[in-house]
Amino acid sequence: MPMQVTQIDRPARLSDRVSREMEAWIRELGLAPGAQLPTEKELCERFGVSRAVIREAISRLKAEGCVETRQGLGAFVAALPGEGSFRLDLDIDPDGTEAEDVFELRCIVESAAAELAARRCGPQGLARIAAALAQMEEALLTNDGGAAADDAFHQAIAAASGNRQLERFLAYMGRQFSASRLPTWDDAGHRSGRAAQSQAEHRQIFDAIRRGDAAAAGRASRAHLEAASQRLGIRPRARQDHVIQPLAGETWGDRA
Amino acid sequence: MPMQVTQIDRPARLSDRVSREMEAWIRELGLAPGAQLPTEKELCERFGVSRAVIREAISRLKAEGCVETRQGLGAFVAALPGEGSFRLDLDIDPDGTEAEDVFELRCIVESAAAELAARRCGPQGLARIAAALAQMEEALLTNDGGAAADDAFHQAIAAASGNRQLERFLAYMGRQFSASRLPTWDDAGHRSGRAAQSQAEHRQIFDAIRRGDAAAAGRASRAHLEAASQRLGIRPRARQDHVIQPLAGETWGDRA
DNA sequence: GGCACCAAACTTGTCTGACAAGTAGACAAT
DNA sequence: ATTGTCTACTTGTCAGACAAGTTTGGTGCC
Repeated sequence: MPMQVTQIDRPARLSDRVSREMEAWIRELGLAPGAQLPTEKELCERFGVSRAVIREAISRLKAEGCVETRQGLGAFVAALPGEGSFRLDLDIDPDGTEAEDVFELRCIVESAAAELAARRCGPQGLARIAAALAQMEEALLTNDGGAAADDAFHQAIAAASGNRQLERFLAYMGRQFSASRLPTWDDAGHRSGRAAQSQAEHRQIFDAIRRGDAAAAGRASRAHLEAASQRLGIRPRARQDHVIQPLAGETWGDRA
Repeated sequence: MPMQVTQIDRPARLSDRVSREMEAWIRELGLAPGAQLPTEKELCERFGVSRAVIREAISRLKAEGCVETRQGLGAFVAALPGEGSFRLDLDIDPDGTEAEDVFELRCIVESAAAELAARRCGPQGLARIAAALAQMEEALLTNDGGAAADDAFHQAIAAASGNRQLERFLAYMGRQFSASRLPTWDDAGHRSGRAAQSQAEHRQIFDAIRRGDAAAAGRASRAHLEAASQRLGIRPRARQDHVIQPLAGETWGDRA
């Protein structure tokens, strides 16, 4: 009796139970990535449910990223459960470097987006950026709001990069930073001039993109994000602490 | 030049496309958590597919955690799509630009990692990179293997950047590309010289990092990835199709 | 009028059978 | 030996049906 799975009780959702059973089954058998799963028909018989349920269970495993299917071939183990998606470690912060790492990663991707936008954006993309910029100008005049427009500005630049994956990644990171734009655009931010300073940086980014000057757009974007990080109290990481290393095989080549 | 880019150019599955459409639809309409989605029958008509496809798409959104269903009631928005994690769209490929987008994103982050590594890596980090490089040299001599060392090389550079988030993100992307390094290091790759050419690029990256020349390291990394993408048959995205746009408020300013 | 009850009309969950599309392997023809 | 085809098997998609849960409205009774 290696594993009596047959016949599962009915109360909860059948497909959920089956998908959990299958996941545990994959893990317990230690199926390596690439291993083939039984066919849907066999799984139907093994679990005593219809093919629709099996397909829904497999669909869930696919969404979790630990199973891949190919028409005409079968279903295969893709990766260990939980490895399929990327999640930034924002919560755990043992020595305080996580936030700086996240910010640095964002700075890299966002400045690249600005460069690409300068190279590739068309009139409608530029218009969207300009609209967000105008909203922030208005917020500056009325001393009220502007955080949403700030979001829209960065999103518009990401979209103008023409790279949907890049856009999605920045949208994801932007959500993690949603709270960090508030200190710029709340009452204190307006009064202290943080909003005005931020907007000046935005104008530089926009202007570089409009001119199609990719290098300038990247520089302006980097400057903006570094200034923003300072406004937030995040120290930027050290930029230069490298010393030229000896050539291979002299002192450190023995250690893998 | 092998045009089949294993794993990336699979035909789009209907259910995947529908789930993406639905996710975008939820986001664009700004449906708040708790809002009810159309019934499955309505979605069938709207997307012109069968209920099985709709159910599979909803199942994926359920697994992603942004939709909940209750029997007899309907489907509801649970949270904003993609709030908790990031996943690259490798499967869906309607117009063939997804693979290029993913590659471009990777190129951006990886070349930045090389620059940072050049600035910040210490002796032990450099040793790890050198070890992977040496393994590939050996693979080149024996005409056997090298894919694992290739992985290790890029991972070591990512680690040497000193940014753990960046390292994790590249590790995640590396998993998505695991199959794409095979054509370089298999028998055909060794014979055709792809392996040797790739290794020459690796040496340039390593040398720039050792010298602490960040700009050169970034250039070499970019060149390596672009060459790799060409070896894989992925055309790089256009680098320059921008025309300088008029100033705001003239011709296109009316459209948001 | 107000209240308990029930039936009808939704919804999603599950089942069944069928066909289309893609793949690998056998097999015959060249 | 190579090529083309054919077959068996896989997943993908479709259609229709019934079961199970929820809401809604009516119906009869008080």
